[in-house]
Amino acid sequence: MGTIPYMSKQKISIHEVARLAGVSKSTVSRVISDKGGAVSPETLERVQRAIEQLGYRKNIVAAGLRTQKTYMVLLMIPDVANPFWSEIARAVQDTLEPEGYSVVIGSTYWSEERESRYYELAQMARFDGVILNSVTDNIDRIKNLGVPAVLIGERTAAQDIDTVGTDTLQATKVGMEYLYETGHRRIALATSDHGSERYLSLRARAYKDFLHEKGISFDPALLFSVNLDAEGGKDLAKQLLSLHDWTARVDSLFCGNDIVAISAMNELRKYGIIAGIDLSIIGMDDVPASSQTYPPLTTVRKPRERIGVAAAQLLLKRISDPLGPVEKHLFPGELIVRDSVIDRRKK
Amino acid sequence: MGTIPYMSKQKISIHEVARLAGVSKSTVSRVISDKGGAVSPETLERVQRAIEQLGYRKNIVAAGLRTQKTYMVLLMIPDVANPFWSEIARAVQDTLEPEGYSVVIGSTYWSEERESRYYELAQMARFDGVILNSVTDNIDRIKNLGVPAVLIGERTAAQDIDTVGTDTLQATKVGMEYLYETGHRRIALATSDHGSERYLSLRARAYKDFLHEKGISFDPALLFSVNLDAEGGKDLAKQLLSLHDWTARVDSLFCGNDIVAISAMNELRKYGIIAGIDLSIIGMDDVPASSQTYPPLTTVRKPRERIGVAAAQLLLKRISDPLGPVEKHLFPGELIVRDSVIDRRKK
DNA sequence: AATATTTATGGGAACGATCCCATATATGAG
DNA sequence: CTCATATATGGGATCGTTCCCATAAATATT
Repeated sequence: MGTIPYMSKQKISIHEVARLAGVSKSTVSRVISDKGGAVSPETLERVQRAIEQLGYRKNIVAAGLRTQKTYMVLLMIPDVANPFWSEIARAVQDTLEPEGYSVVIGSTYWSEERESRYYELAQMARFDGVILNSVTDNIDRIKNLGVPAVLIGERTAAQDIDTVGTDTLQATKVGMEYLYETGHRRIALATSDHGSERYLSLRARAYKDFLHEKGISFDPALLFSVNLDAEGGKDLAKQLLSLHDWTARVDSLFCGNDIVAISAMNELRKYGIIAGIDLSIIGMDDVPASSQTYPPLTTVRKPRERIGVAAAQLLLKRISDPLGPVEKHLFPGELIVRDSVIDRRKK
Repeated sequence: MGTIPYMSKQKISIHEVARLAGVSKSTVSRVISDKGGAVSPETLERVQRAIEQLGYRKNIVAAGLRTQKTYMVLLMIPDVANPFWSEIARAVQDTLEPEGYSVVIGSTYWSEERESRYYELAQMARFDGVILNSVTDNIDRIKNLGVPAVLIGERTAAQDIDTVGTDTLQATKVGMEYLYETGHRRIALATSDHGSERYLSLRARAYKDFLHEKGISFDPALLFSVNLDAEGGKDLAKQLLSLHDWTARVDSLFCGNDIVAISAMNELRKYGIIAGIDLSIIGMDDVPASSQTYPPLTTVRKPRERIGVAAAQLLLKRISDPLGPVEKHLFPGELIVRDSVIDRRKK
């Protein structure tokens, strides 16, 4: 194979430019720094030509040392490879980059220890800001970072930190409402009461509230607790099938997320129960796979892009005004109608 | 809402630590810098206590100014929210972070202009290295970055740049081999001859080679050209159905990627043709959805993790030895057997 | 015991920009 | 024509580290 993979560029600084243009480095600085100062047209011209000629690039790391700005933002999320988070990452990047920021993404994999390492990094690398989804609710730690921070989630504990997230109560209600409208009255809910996903209890709450509102009596047997993964879906199918007289007791299944819904759908088919025909199933999230399943899954889409954009904008705001009032934004879920829910009104 | 979102930390530098410990900043530097120098045990102890007491964190940006290391790596990919790339991103991050590097991810969205902006950034932000998938084949530009670079892809033009990628020829062959083994002889191929996806022609080549090798005559009508997206899948289904006497002419369908395969599968079902029963379908990529379709899709998985890890390791190597020999790594695809291919030997 | 070597420490110059202040020139007011 | 003001430019300190060199003290060598 070849050699000398790339030329190790000799660095050219403001000094070389100044020398070539026959001015002082201060003048060059005035030209390249956006704030700028008074520079005569001829000098400007000369400096720009020198920059051009030498192929000079400003070293923003060095500049940042003086100005205390790094133009780097840390995005700390559970997993970049998880579509929910990668879409948020994309939205964050897309709104921050035009403002001149670069985004470092850190995946915590829901590990407290990894999260801790990123906090450490945030302090050493001196980011201009941090956008994060914290596993732990270590609000003090975030506040002590000494760096503007925006939380993604629905933390109620974090009173004095900017937050954006999904309005889970509303999103659940949207799904319930749709099932109700299409004629379902015996709605089962599959959710998790797992520790770290504490906010899911919000779903159960919204569920009960809705039933109450519609005058439907709450049947505790229809509240299934499963892990929110593919295994959980199979588990859910089994739990459902083993429920005494289930065909009479449930006409629809509201799943905590799409993964569970899809997996349950596939498992139930093995027993001849087809979603959208024999039983209605609705998911939550709208993962990319949901439009590709058979039948395509009706679900409530979480506003990923909006969350990402809002988080980024909020951070920008916070950076420019560190002492402004704290903001909290919750965005509604959006119903995506596909084919896994039966329209029982038709008859 | 509240106010004072976070305390704006007063910065403590090496100086404050030095003062408290009663030593010079040089000594403190010896303690905190990994290279270190000779420091007596008592002094070390005193300095460490001072660091602890003041909650001092080293500013790696400032340190980098002197050492010419930023511990930042740029990962330039088409789209973070695309599962193929986000998994590579994860692998890259997971191998680079333990070495102390942070990864900035840039999405080019296959746009030359955005790609160009990142090159610009790479020069200003002074990354220690760049891992990229280039839309353009602007090899000179990459070499002129003056920064170690590793390419992800199968560029043959880039002779003197480190490269890692999938062995498309082999991956295609693996899929063909499996279809052949399970008794298929009339294999159709759906691929794209689209410009930017030039490498796909490799698939057609591997396909023809394989047929030739097995003594099967090549039927040009069985080589379908479609876009590699969901629309392309529908298109493919239609093309297939309109092919004269197709049931006799094709027993299996090798799709250019999973999206096409899944979409074709769903479309064909509308006409009563079930994958895995009436027709064999095999995909390429193994996107997350593939395990959740009905039937689950048999496919050839591209070695995403291996690519990411290898790219990162190669970059590390290149950073520590800028003038070492150029390396090229192509990783094989892996057959993922699920249920969309019929075993025709059983009869 | 005198000299050579190692070990521990401090002082100051980098790194590459920005920014404050001083100075020189150009322009305007009276 | 003088004085005040605005405009253009340069010099040096600064941001927070590392690194080189000088010096002092401790230890080893002969």
